[in-house]
Amino acid sequence: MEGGGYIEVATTRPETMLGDTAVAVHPEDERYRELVGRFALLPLVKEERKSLKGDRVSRRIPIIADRRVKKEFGTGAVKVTPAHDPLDFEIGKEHHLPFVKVIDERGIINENGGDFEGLERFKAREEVVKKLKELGLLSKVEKIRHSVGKCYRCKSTVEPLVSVQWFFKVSDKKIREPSLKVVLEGIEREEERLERVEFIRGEAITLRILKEGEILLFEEVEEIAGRREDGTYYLYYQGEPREVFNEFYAKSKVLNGRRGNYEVIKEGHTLKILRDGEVIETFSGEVSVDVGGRILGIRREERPVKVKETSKVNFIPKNWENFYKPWIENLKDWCISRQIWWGHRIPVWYCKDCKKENVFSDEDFENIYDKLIFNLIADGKIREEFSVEEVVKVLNSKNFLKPHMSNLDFYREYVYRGQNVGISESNLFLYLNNYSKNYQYLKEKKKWRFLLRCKACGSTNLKREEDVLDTWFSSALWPFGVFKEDERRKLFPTDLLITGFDIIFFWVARMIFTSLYFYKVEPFKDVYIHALIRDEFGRKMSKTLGNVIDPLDIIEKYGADSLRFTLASLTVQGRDIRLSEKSFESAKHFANKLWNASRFVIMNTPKDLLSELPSVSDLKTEDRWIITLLNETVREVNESLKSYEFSRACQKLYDFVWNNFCDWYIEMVKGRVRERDLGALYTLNYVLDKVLRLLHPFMPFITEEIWDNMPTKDEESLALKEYPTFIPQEVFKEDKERVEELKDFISTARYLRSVIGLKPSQRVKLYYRGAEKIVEGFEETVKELARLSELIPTQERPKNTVAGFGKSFSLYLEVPQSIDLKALKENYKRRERKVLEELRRVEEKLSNEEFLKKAPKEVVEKNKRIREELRGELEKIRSFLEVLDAN
RNA sequence: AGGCGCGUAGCUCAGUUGGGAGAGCGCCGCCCUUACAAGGCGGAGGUCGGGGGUUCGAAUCCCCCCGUGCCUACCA
Repeated sequence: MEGGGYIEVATTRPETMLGDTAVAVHPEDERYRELVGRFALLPLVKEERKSLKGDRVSRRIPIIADRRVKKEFGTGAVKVTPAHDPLDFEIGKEHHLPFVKVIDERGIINENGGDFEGLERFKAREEVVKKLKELGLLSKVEKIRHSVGKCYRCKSTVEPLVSVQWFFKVSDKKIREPSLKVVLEGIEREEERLERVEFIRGEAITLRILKEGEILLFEEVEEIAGRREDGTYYLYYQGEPREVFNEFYAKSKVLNGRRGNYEVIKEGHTLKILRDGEVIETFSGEVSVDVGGRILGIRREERPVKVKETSKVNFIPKNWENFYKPWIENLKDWCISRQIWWGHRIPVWYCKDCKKENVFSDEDFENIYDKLIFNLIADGKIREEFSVEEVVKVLNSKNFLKPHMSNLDFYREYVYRGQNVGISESNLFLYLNNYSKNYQYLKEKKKWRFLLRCKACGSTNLKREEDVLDTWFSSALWPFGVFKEDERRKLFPTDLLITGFDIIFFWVARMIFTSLYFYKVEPFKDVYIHALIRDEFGRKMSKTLGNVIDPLDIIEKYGADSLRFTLASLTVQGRDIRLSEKSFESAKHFANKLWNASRFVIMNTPKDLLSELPSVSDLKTEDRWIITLLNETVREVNESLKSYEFSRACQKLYDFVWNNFCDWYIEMVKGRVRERDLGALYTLNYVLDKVLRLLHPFMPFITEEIWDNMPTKDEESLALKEYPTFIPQEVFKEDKERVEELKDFISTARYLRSVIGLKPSQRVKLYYRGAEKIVEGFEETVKELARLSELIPTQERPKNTVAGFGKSFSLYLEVPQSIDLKALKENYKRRERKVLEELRRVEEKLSNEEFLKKAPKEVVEKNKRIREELRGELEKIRSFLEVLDAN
């Protein structure tokens, strides 16, 4: 200490003491309170060191107080090296300490290190300790464990040191606030747009409005329909409304008898009726407008519309907002300098004479040639010294962003729109030679040099900044580089960005704030954060660990479709995927199942099926059942995809194809197929066709291959076919219920077979009671699927039979010879126990006054129904057990 | 240390406004029934991590604990 005494500090990096410019203590630390404001004399260093700014720095350094110092750590006093430690850097800035750099970029002590100059940093550490010991200034050496930043490539310890870098000032409110708002609540904006409307006159235009499955209106008209850019349709009626409006007349008092120009606009599920441009009626339901037949004419109109839109970025899953939010809230200025050899160079030139930093852009030049050449240099496409041939060659070569055009075309189209940019060797040569003072010809090299002039002193003695831009900064510039203004208006904001969570900071956030700042719109509406794929033990896949699954190996073993389907079905929002090779097995089996089912359909379908298509009336109950289930699957898959629930979509498709289409429908119609029943063949093809379309995004190859063999296919690829959507007319509730009952009946019969140990080849008689309606018309199907010799209605249990029960029926299966019924008895006892348990729970519920009072009516009713079912079942089981016991 | 998740059948996981516990694989029994043995039919298996609370009612909502994973910060 100045004036005698010592202050003791602890450090893990003794060599940095050469750059210390203060000692810090906690403001409330009693031990050091007296010392704050006094000065210490730093040992080992020269009397004068040099700060970054070039000032002289004495070895007389202040004792300062700072809250960031922890009293209980070390000695409670910490040496401050602002130039070589991140926290010290912060403290140094706050207390206006000088920054003394003692280690250079090569890791060697510089001239500030005095006697230690020229030593490598680790060697210097040893030497410093040795010297301190010699001087008696070393109190003690302790082992301490702490983490140190390492280079991810060469593993050498990272040296923290200050240097001059370029920053992008994003800590500003103008950037931070909108970036938060756009994600958390959305930002209102108003836009004026020219809406282009097409009016189409067609031969046959069908207008259909359905509400809850009921047809409100179905008309075929010959009128003018219109289609907007966004794909919504218009019907347009000029003058007096025609017959087609009779329906509306009845429903709408407003419309009644009024003349005017009527328009019908379909927007999703709503249909608007406009008179003279004003909405007078809105219908909602499944609306479809189809232009069929020949189009007789198209007229186009443009009308200005003011559109109020909300800029909103949705993270999917939503939780990631919480990841984004704190980062934006603590946004620090973004260091965009990178000291690497590739990347966009920073467009800054330093004047060697007056030291000014010059930022140039092509706007600094008036002539188009100057602008072009400047851009080529700034982009690194040509060097600062260049030949005319090089320029022309570059301008004529393919553009990176738009490979179908040359660089010159790109400049013409995207950068200097409307300007006549013609360039050739001769006119460029003429220009450089005669018309500009901005170029210097270097005779011996036969090259030109563009003379950039310092904006302060006019000197041409400039040196370009060596640093390049952070790649993420370049990425953030993407929307500003690839769109022409009219393209941008159409394509921006984009719908969806898919990326990993670790990219939220790197790119997502940065694209959001640059877009909001420069374009006032969000860059994308949805950000889907995909799952990370881990190994079967939950570890990240890494090459060093050797737990990486190579997709190419998987494709080799299981097929590309299995890989794709598996990944999709394991993708549950917000959850990482644990992937082991086993996972692919099931998808492979599914693909195989689909293949075989398709084989069955295709080999049984006559080539000319299309020419004799049946009408809906030719379809049977089971056809309408499977079509209903298909339709429900279509709805669920669409909903799932819309909300990015890929796993659910896969599950629904898997279940439908395997458990309903293959295991039940195909089995049911095999008899009809043998007889070339058109309804069955049609349904098989209809369902398979839809299934292929539905599955195509998940299993593109196999579906395309099967599609190619379908009789219904045409020249177009399956990939281009319309994706199925829910069709409300194709819901057949009664047929669905009937077949579900039938399935229950057959399953019960099968269960009885299995329980008495019948082999599939053994056909026996089945008696039934209370199932006349279920069986009616399905006798052959039941006999086939339950492997029966006869199917006989009865009122009582015949001898030598075992009984089974459904919700509304009893079955009695013939027992061919003396079979041990022990297993059966055990099964029924187990079922009795289960039913009793369930019954107990339901009865408990139903005897609870509060439940009856407060629960919704449907729930109470449902529980009553369940109770009745269970009671019935219990009764049947018990009576059957009695019979068995008697035997 | 703080934040965010996750603990459901032997294993991997679904379960979307709280209302009779599900899938795949594995396991057990029977079967080559002409789309498919990479298959068919049937079956077993779960106090939904533990405790408390809200509610007529909790796998589901709230609190605490245990286990586990990730992210961020700190480490003189």
